[in-house]
Amino acid sequence: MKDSKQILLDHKVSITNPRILVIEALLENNNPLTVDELQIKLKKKVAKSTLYRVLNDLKKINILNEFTNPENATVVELLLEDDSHHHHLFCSDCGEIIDIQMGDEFEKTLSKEIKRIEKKFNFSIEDHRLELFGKCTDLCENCS
Amino acid sequence: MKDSKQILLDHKVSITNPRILVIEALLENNNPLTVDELQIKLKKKVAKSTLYRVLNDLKKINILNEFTNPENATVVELLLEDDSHHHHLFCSDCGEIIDIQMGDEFEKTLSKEIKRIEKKFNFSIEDHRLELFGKCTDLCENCS
DNA sequence: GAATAAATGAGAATTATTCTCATTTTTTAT
DNA sequence: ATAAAAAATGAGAATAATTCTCATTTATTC
Repeated sequence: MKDSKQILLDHKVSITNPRILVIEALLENNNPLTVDELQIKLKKKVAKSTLYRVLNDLKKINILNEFTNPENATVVELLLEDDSHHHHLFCSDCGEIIDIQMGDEFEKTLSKEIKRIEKKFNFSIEDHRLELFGKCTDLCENCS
Repeated sequence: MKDSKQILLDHKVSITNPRILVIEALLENNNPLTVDELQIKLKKKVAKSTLYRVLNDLKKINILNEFTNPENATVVELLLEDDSHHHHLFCSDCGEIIDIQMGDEFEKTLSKEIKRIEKKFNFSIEDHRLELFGKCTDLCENCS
């Protein structure tokens, strides 16, 4: 597992316990977590105000991705240099969020379309996000 | 322009002034609006609590699409039967949100990928959303 | 048109997030 | 390693977005 202290060092921000704990909680999970879930994992170890502050700190150094799940709850995940471009799959039964990679063909076709959209709307497009919604049919912990 | 009363009738819900006003405000715009923008358009005509209630009513009859902009503010748009499948383009300068249609080739390639993802994760995928982020280079009202 | 059912408005309650400020921890410079 | 300076933390207050409550108004049914 990546070293949380090193991550902070690399980004030239001070190394504090709450930051280490938040990063470790995020590293432990392969997939994104809602702020609530993160709060529960850190129960009693990091104050709520500190958690939000640390998340904002991580955003500022560009290692945190923040988005919302279909219920509009805030979801976060660490974005480390070696993470490659990925998208998200949401289960409406258990709420699980899974990182997915789309194949090259998809990303290539998307790039072409993006160029078309840029011309059509006179936009400069810098980023994109694809979200897939469905139900996991596995017997996961949360799904009955 | 579509008739707001007819829309309510078609969905068998009672026809009230606040509902008509909200639907008309949404119909007037071609593009999605944040709840704030909607609130301003309806200033003094619909109570805040009613606005939220009406939005929930419209969601219940499946004619409202709700999502968030990159600042995590809630955005809504009417989804009428004849609206075809579309995606969204966000300007980080002026906050404008534009409905976009992707070409057939894109949607076809995406379908193939979705089938692969379904197998890989044992998911049944019901819907998807693509969001493009950038800057409009037009001299729009909001962009200097 | 009267009786019933449903929706509204105003503001209170709730929830998520940010802010404040006294204290603690970390960093810097010696 | 230590003292001084700078930065971060915790606890709870403040703010903002959304939902809830309930007395009144509006819509629907018969």
